[in-house]
Amino acid sequence: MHLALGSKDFYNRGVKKYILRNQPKQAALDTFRQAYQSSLNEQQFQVATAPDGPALVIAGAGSGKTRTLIYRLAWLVHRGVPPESILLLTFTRRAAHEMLKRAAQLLDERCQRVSGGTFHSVAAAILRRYGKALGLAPSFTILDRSDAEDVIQLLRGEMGFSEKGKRFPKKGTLSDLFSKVQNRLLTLDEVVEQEYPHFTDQIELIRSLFTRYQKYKTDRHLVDYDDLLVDLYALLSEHRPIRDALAEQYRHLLVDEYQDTNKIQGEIVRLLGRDGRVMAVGDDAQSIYSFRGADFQNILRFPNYFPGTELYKLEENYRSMQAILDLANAVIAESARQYPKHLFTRKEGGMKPALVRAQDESEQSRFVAQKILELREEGIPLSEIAVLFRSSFHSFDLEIELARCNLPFEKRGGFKLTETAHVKDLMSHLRILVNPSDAVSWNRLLLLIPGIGPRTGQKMIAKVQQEGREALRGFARGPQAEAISRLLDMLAQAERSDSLTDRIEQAMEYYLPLMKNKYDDYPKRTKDLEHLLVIAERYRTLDRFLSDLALEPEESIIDVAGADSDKEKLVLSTIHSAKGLEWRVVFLIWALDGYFPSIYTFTDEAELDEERRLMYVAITRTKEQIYLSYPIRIFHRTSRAFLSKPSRFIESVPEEILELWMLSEEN
DNA sequence: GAGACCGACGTTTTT
DNA sequence: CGTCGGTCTC
Repeated sequence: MHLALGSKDFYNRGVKKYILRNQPKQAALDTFRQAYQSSLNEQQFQVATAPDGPALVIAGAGSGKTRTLIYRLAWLVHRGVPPESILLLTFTRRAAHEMLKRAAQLLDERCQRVSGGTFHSVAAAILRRYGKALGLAPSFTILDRSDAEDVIQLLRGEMGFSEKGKRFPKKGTLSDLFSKVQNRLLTLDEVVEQEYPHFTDQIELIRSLFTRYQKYKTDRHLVDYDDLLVDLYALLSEHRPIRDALAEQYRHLLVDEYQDTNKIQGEIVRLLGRDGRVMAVGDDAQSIYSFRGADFQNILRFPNYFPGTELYKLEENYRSMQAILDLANAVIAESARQYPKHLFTRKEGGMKPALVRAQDESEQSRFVAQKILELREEGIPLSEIAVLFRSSFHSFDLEIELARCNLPFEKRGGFKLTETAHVKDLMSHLRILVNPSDAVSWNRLLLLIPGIGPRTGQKMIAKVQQEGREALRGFARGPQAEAISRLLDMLAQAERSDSLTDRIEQAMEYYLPLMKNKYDDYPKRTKDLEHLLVIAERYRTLDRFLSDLALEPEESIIDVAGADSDKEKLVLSTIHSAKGLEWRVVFLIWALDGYFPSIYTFTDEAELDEERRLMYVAITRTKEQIYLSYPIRIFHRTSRAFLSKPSRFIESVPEEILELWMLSEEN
């Protein structure tokens, strides 16, 4: 099979190279097998040493997917593939780092040279290098979600849409809509028709806003998350020499979490991996990102994109006790999965999962906190315990209770430090140093100055765009003139410094008085900014620092938080952020029908199915014990309904699998 | 034109 | 509870 596949593409590359690369394969395989066969099961070993042709690996939860990918990397490098020519695409950058590190430990340092990252970060890197072909300056600024919404809001106002009586979509809705157009490679008409039919009568206005939004970004070298992918796609599909150069550079593609790629990412893989040297790994049962355009049909379509695809399955679960798996299987059984697989474990028995009913939210929090204290007494470290939930705010009450019990925790998911107003304020001063035409940042920092509002701000930005920032000196009058002068002096000084931390300190010195003016809780916010300085110390250049913060807002922070405290911590996490992780004990709170699944998904079959998969992901994070809890008599204001039932995904699970617990207050 | 104030309103998950 | 949009005053 391998030869038949290979022969097709090696015409392009030359016979000599092909033979050279593959000649020592049998010998390599023998030594590799000897060294590592005992570390992998047969299925995993087959995947790790699979031939170069297209491969799709359906890896069940806890089946050692990451481990297998690490051995795959090690195998390729061991076999003599230059590490630089391997591209590893993962869901988070942390996942990529982790894998390369472990592969390096396994084999040798060469594995660290493998190229890896998220689709977005890889796209950013490629675009900085080749974006010129699309008219993109290498210093382009990456807009995060709220930056993008700021621009949309600005244009929305400019166009005079805020007329009375007419309902025009809000910035968040518009941003979602535009995002779907880009991610799913659909037309605006299609998206409006499918998802926002109530705005059909405004479609012309929406379209013109979309056009203006795109132009606004292009003119100012601004790139939003979707543009990163769309532009990379354009680069690959419209610029043949660049595509050839990249395909030559990245001869082997490894794509993790393939079920959560969206249409355009699928196309990028197809274009980059046109040789067919692509291995995609994923689990259709764990697809939980369709809200941002992920299409798990991608994983089903893979064999069509890449004729001759070998299908592998990893079905042995090494993570969970049988009792946990029974629950997971019961939950997912109702779902219409496309790749049938049979997950099994050899870890017999285990504690039966518990369904805990609490009288109200407060009792739920007290139950979780107390149980965690007990578990710690029993010798289970806090780092082996996690509390998971559907939405970030679900943990608010628990966070207070944990603080009361002196239980240290780390929260993942939800609001990020880099998304807070004061951090964005400070960053905007740095961003214009890299990209002087970054109007989003200019707008942000000018409006901080007392006496400068939206109108004056816009005029000033226009001035800067035409004549450069020094032109502002003559422009500002009265009390603003002094503030502008201080701003320009600070920027000039920062420009002269070559140390990143110096630059940030200068920006802080300028910004802190403004911040104190704006926020009453400035002491807390000052701490955040100092924390940012700590993060910055790991970076050499400003562009890299800004780019990373825009692409991975939370991780850069978690790393530092994890490094500076050796204290053991409990993890509180949204289920989305818990993907790929595992703990001995898991609490799933708010397993209340109406919260999880959310009441808003009740009417949509596909969304409901995604919620179910989300529940499956939560359960399969567990190694030994899981407690699902829900409070009763919760009043849902919008729908004016009382919620008292456990999640529909677990309600009909028999008592042999899921045990009901009643709480009785002893204290 | 800036900024304070008031009433209305509401899903959530992330690169 | 916090954000959004509109209105009012300086």
